[in-house]
Amino acid sequence: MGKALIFDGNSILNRAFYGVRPLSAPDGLPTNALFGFVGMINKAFSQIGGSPDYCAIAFDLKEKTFRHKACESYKATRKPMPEELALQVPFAHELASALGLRVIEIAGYEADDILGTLSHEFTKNGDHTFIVTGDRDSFQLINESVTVLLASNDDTKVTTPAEIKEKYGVEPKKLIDIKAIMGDSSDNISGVAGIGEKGAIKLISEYGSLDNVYANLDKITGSTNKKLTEGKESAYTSRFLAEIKLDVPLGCEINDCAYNGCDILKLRELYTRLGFRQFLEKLEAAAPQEAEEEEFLPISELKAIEGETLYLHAENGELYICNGKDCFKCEAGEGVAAVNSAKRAVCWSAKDILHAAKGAGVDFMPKLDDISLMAYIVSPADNGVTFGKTALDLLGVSSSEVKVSLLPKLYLALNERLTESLRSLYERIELPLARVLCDMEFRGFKVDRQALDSFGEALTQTIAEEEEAIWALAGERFNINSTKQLGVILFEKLMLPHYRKTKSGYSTDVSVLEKLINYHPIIELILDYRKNTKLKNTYCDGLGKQITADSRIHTTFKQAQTLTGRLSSAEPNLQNIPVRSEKGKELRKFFVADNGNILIDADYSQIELRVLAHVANDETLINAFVGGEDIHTVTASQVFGVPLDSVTAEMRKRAKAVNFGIIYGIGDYSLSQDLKIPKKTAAEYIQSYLARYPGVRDYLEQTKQSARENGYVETMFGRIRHIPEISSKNKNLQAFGERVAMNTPIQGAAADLIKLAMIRTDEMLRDAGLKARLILQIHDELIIEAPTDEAERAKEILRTAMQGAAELKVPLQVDIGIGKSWYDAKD
DNA sequence: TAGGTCACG
DNA sequence: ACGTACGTGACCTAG
Repeated sequence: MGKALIFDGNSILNRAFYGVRPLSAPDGLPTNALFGFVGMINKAFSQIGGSPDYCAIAFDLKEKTFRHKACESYKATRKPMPEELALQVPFAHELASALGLRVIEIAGYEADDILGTLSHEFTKNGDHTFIVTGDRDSFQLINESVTVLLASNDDTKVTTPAEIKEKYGVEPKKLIDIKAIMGDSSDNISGVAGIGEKGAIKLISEYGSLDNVYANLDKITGSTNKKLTEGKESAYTSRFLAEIKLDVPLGCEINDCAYNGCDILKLRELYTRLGFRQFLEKLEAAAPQEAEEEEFLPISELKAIEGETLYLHAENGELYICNGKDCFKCEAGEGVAAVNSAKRAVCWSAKDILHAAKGAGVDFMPKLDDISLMAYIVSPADNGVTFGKTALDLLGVSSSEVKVSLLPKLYLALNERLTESLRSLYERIELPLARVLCDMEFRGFKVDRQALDSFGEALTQTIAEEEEAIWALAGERFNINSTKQLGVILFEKLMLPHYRKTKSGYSTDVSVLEKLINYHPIIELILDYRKNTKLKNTYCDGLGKQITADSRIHTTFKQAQTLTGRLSSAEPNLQNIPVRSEKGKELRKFFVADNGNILIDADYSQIELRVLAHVANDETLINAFVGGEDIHTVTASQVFGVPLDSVTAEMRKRAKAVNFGIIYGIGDYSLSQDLKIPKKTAAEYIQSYLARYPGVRDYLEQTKQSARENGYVETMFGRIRHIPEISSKNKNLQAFGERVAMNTPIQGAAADLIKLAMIRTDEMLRDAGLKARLILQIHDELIIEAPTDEAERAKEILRTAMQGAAELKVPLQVDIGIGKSWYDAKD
């Protein structure tokens, strides 16, 4: 036995309108009826105990009904709907639909008749019906399997057959006959003149029905007899008007009213539009519904339909297919025929599907759409876009794993959210990039395992010696890797000054240890020990574990991970291979080209400052780049007010730090720490910079302002990042939001540029018929592995693609090197 | 699992 | 008064 929950839309809307104090949306639209309306619906959902199986809401149409046609005076005295209420009606339809209710309106019938018919159908189907309404007219529908919830603003009263019997002394059905006699002034149903509710109840409880009252008229004496005799025609007309229909042509099956949960996306939009903050909060806090278990049919039952949209997911060598209705499961190679007859294949991750196809040695022909990338473009998430977060966010469904059955709804929701500009970003950058990344991951980067291992053995030796030396100086053996134990040794046993504390104790990071270097010889050893253990653990051992049978490392590029639009690399991370220290840089000698091949390494020079020059349209900065000047020297000359040829090495170094600071959203404290200069001096540098680069100054101000107004920032390519922090009451968070607002359009545009370059490079290499391919991206750097005889052509393609990624107001400079190893290829 | 640390752009 | 630059991922310890 299922549960059906059905509403009289006009009735509860009306009840809400007169019961809820005036409210309005941000744009002034009155919303009090809608507020009460949603409240009543929510209340009813919680009141029936558990989710309903069916849900519907009936509305009256303006047109006249069969009752008006039968009786001219019916509802003739009713006043027209107030303007403020009429304005809210369209939203009530939208809200109801977003809440998961089937909206039903039928010309010529009233909502009550629809509810009557529905409840009749549900009863026949063996379900229990709950009718939610604001008036008592539908009490006549009550029986063992139909309950009326009388909605008011503070309560919803459940009415059962027993209660009707107690109150009126008759079965609910007999209320029709009672109303026939007593009439209903609000609907202008006349009844029998002179007999009111009490008299009518008495007559019907005594004689059982209107027919029986008139059959036994001779037993009724006095004035009542006279009134009944005179009012007979009116009584029967009233009975006709009062009786709710149970056989309205609904135009839909009860299965069309199956409840499938609410549309979180639409609800959020509507609540925001209407200013329903309470409901919004509830919506976000609502316990998510658990995703249903999927049932899979064998692939043989999938009927291929030419040109349809299919939904795919590949995991652990299996392919899951959904045609919008049913789900199918097969080996990755099997479903290809069905998929290839489709016009479009929608998946969570196109890169995963392409990998699965490569693994099975097949090609998927249809256009692939990638929901994770659509979600990423719509709103990059902290710690990456995941299926779980997206399903929860858009559908209110909790599911930790990818479910192919949910893809159709997600696809629909995201298509609605992709504006023209976001769609262009998706189609021109992210989607084509997925194929390029798949190929890069598949190809991998060759690593000389033997050389890596022997480097590691040397480190092990050094580490062991340093460990002994540190313990000797400390006077005891302890775990040097434990910041807690190290803190005790340094700051309690050796009594060295502690500069900073962390949440859990003393800070022992490199900036603190460097300050202590002259206090005790143990410090230098610890610093070196840390460097060496880092190299050994993370790189020698960590990378070693990731070398596959082909002697290569296949990283995974995460394309929907960062908040700025950058890629990230994981398992292993090949975007943080050491380069800054000579010893660490040695590791790059083990990243090599395959036999007969060579590596081509190209990196953008000052890509972020060039982007800044472009978007800020700063004359001085643009001229510096156009003139091919050394940008840090120019900045030094500007900030310190000296001619270019008088800039010292120290001045250039400081100017470089200022340039970085500008990109990151500068603060005087951090700059002072970085340069080890007084905070006041750092502040002067910043002041001086902003005065010399007014374009940059204005751009940074405008960007912050726009972020405050819109709640997000965007790159020159239309990529957006939401920044809720900027309107926080917490000053620190707000300041963080401002820095993010300044940095993201720059870092993000640089990310967009190199993505464009990657797509173009891949395309040009293929068009040229070369075997050379991209194998790695490190934010502003691209690496190609090419057969030696293709090196020169591949190099020119790479340069052309990178420099031509976009037309900016400044040239894009690219530095390129070639070599047998990564170490050699990077000049 | 969180925090600290450190490798990269 | 208080924390302190943007974006990542991996490894270690400690609870």
